[in-house]
Amino acid sequence: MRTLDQARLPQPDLAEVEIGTVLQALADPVRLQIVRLLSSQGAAACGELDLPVKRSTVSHHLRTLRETGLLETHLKGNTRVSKVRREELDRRFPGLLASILDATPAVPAPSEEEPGGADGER
Amino acid sequence: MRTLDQARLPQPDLAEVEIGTVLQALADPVRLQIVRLLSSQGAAACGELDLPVKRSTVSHHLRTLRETGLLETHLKGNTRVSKVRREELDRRFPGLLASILDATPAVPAPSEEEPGGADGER
DNA sequence: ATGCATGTTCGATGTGTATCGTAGATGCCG
DNA sequence: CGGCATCTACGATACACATCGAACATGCAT
Repeated sequence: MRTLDQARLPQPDLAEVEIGTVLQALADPVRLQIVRLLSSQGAAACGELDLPVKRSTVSHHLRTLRETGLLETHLKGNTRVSKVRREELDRRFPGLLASILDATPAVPAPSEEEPGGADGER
Repeated sequence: MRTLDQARLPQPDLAEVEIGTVLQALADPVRLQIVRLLSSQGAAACGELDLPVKRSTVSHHLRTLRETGLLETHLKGNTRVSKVRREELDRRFPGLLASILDATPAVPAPSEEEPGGADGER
């Protein structure tokens, strides 16, 4: 029976998760990047994530994200495959993930000098 | 001449604000509560906010929220009236504030005991 | 002017947590 | 059956920051 298709690590019911907890989880730059990567890649193992921190730190963040309810992780042989719980999250917090992932990067900063077309503007 | 209707404290252009910065600002429980209060009350002075921290701490959080771009504050006599930059925020991060403010509180937690109404017991 | 209220600023303190290195557990492959 | 890879667990460290109290600035009323 499918009780052990692939063991899934323990994760909270999203009904019990506060929005503040989610915001706190996503407030960390590395964790936000992880969610971005997994959202575009669909799923990935810990080692496949290209991040500016050491492996043990990535593992720590993956655990945090899972315990917060943002990720689900199954065991596959010796690797843990994680992915975003997108559908459940969309039900619990409609529009939240979309608005965050769709956010455009900030524009540099106007540099408080003369705004006159020093740049390529024409 | 409305050049000085009421002096407005310096605030960033939202175009320069990263989503990560906003998430970090909203990750603090007190700041999230402030945004909630201001969103429902429309605007309020520092002292009018009912919060579980001291006045100087509230002031600190209001400054953080303003410098992050979430609030605008104008001077009115001796008081500072703050409010959420709702329209600008909705343009910069469509749906973000709505999804956060609309989030429902978490349900308690199933308490891994027998679910039968034993909780009323004494 | 004097006093009072409102807010901010500053320094100090404590706590939380992001990060790392190392060691250990587990599965795969030849 | 070794040996290697992947990943987690643990302890240590460092830094960020939430919080407070006290001192100061400012405006208003009497």
